[in-house]
Formats: sequence, C-alpha cells, structure tokens
Amino acid sequence: MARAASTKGNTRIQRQKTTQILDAALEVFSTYGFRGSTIDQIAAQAGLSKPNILYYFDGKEAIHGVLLDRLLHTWLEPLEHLGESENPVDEICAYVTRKLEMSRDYPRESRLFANEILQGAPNILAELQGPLKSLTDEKCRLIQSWIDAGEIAPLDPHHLIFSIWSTTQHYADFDVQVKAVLGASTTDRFETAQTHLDHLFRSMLTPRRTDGI
Amino acid sequence: MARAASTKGNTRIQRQKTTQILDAALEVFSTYGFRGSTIDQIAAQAGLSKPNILYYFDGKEAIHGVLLDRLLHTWLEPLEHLGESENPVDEICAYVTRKLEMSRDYPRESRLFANEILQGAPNILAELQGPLKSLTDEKCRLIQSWIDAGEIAPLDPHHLIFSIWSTTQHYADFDVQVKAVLGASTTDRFETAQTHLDHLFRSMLTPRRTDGI
DNA sequence: GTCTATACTGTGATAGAC
DNA sequence: GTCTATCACAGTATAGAC
Repeated sequence: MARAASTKGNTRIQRQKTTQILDAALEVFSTYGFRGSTIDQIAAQAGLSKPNILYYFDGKEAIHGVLLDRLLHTWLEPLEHLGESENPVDEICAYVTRKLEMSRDYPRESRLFANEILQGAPNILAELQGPLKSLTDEKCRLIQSWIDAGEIAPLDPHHLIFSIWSTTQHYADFDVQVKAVLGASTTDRFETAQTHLDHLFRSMLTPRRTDGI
Repeated sequence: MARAASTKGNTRIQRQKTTQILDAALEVFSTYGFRGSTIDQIAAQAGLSKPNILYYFDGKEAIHGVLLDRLLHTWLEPLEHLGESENPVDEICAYVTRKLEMSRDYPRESRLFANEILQGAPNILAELQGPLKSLTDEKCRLIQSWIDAGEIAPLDPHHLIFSIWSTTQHYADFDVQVKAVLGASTTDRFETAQTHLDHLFRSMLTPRRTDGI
C-alpha cells in the first residue's frame, strides 16, 4: 500500500498547512468518495491553491492514504478498551455508547471508512485481515468467557460486534436518511438513539432464568 | 431529477440489451460508486461497445437514474407487507429475516443504495422525504399500536426500524469487513446472522412482566 | 442499429517565474 | 515556498460510415 505521506512537517507553518489540507480532504473524501473528489475541491475547501496541495502531498492518493492510516487507529481505540472494568453487560453497553458518540462527533471519519469498505476496501484490506481481525478475535474470546461464566446470555460474539458496529455507525453513514425519515425535530436523534440502543443490547445480553424464549 | 430512461424497449433485442446494460451497470456502480465507474467498464461488463451503450441510454447519469428508480421500489416492498398477519413479534422478526435475505440475494442493490445515501442522496432525497417517510411513519403507527396494546415491549418505533435496516444491510454493504473479521469458513455467515438477529430483536420485543431491566 | 474515429471537457500533475 | 501557466491523459459524448 502506497502510504507516501508528506515529508514536510518541520516548521510550524508546515504542520499547520498539512493539518489544514488533511481536514479539508477528510471533508471532501467523506462526502464524495475517493474518485468523486477532486484536488480542486480539496484546495478550495482548504483555502489553498492546487499546486500548493501537491507541494505538501505526493498526489491525491497519498492524502487519502494518510487519512485512512489515522482513521484505523481512531476506529479501533474504543474496542481496545472493552473489558477493563467489572460488569460485562455495562461494559458492552458502554462500548455501544462510545461508538454512538463517535458517530455523532466524527461522522466524516465514519463515512470515509464506509466508503472504503463499501467499495471493497482496496486500500485497507490487509489492515482488516490483520490488526482488526486480531483485536476482534481477542475481544470475542473475552465475550465468550463471560458467556461461559453465565454473566451474559449465550450469543455469537462476532455477530454481536457486527450488530454494535452497524447500529451505531448507521447514525453517521445514513444520517441523510435518518433525518429524512424522522422529519422535523431531529436535533435529539442521538439522545433517542442512545436510549434505544442501550435498551436493545441490554435486553439481549441480560441472562434469563428460563433460557427458552 | 433527470430520469431520462431509454426510450427503446419495443423489439425483443432492444429489451434484451437494455436489461443486459442495466445489469452490467448495477454491477459496476455498486462496486465503484457513480463517479468511480466509467462507461468503458459498463460496456466491458455488458460485452458491448461504448457507443452502443450510449445508443440505448442518454448518458451515464440516465443509467444510474433508472437503477435508482427500480431500486426504491424493490427496497420498500418488504416493509409494505409488515403487519399482514397476527403475531406482532413474529411479524417484525419475519421482516428482519426478509431484509437479511435481501442482503444475501441482492447485495449489489444494497450497495448501490448505500453509496447514494452515504454521499448525501443527491438523486433520491425527495423519495426519502416523500414515499419512504410516509411508509415508515405508517408502519411506526402500527408498531405503536402494538406497544399500546401491550403486545410488544415499549420502544421507539423509528429507531427500531433503523436498527433493523442497519443490522441486516451490514451483511451486504460491509461484506468485505465481515469476511475479513470472520476469517476462514464464512460460507455460513448468513445462517449465523439469521439466528443472531432473530434472537436480538426477539429479546427486545418480547414484553416482560417486570418492566425494569 | 451498430461500429470506427474523433472532438471536447475535466482532472491530475509538472515546469518555471517570483 | 507559493503562484501562473500548461501539459498529458482519461472519460463522456458525438459525427458519420456502413
């Protein structure tokens, strides 16, 4: 994977402009996808000239690559902290909450990731099969141990995680649809979603005496 | 919305080729997005020449428009049938199953839709705010009546629907990630998902005597 | 109706002045 | 280090032969 980042990060102004460009690129790439974005758009968004962008980065692909690199770190971080306290149900629900907060606070990152996966993950497939799979497998073993101890209801850990990812990221990736369907008064959609998702996963995770439903 | 479809559908061969082109375009658009796709790719996929494609459709956008039109009809159809039998919980779970089957059988349509929404729904925003919202609101009133009758647990109907859409479509839109994380033996992922999602929503929907969790 | 050849436009990237 | 001007190419679409 060509991940040729900007080699210019020495002076204060250089770091400032690099940040400025990456922020603009995140805005553009997350909205229009990689192919749908042009350097002109990024330049306009950043308030810089096109050649100036290309002075700081070795082309459009390089900017995209840097964004993806940073993204993966940010994205895996909440999952890494899963299981550091005691109560398993609360622990998983806290992870749900954290993921939903990320959809609210970093929707552009979520959409950048979604765009990449949707189109076959051409640039991060190796990371998915490597670091992401390792971390997920590790957390699935933890969840399985909670199941074996009877602390949460029996379920498939991998699919539980898929459900958490999909329901929370939906509020960032499909925000246009969410707002269209909710119509007026969408300002509290994240609060309502929080209550709903907490209820959803708590229902499923809480063990019951009568196992059969 | 420019929805200039092919006006050529009279002879047998014309209908055949139109279908052939639309199928090829669905394959390409769903994989690379609108901007990421070229007429060359569609032509190659369809086994036709580029000018031949443009003889049948008034440009790239027209093909995309026809696909989106057909998609919306297909996509809303399962939701329209929600509530035609008796048991509310089974009814909603059947809808979940139907949606999951669609992710399995029509992943390209799902990704085409996801691509469009993700990038702000430039071509179907009106349909989301109109037909989709109307239908969703109607079904939410139905769900609310089930809640009022105590037949399912109290919850937010809109967010329940969001959860159903996101969890089921995840298996089409994020299939690359699902397969990467599951690693080997991913052939039964839809069966496992089916069991998991049925359990997930059934847990949430089934009313309890003791209301507090 | 379908093809070959080609015009036109948008976009990524570079050269060279300042 | 940053800009203006420009190149080179890919991609949409059309003209005209057959």
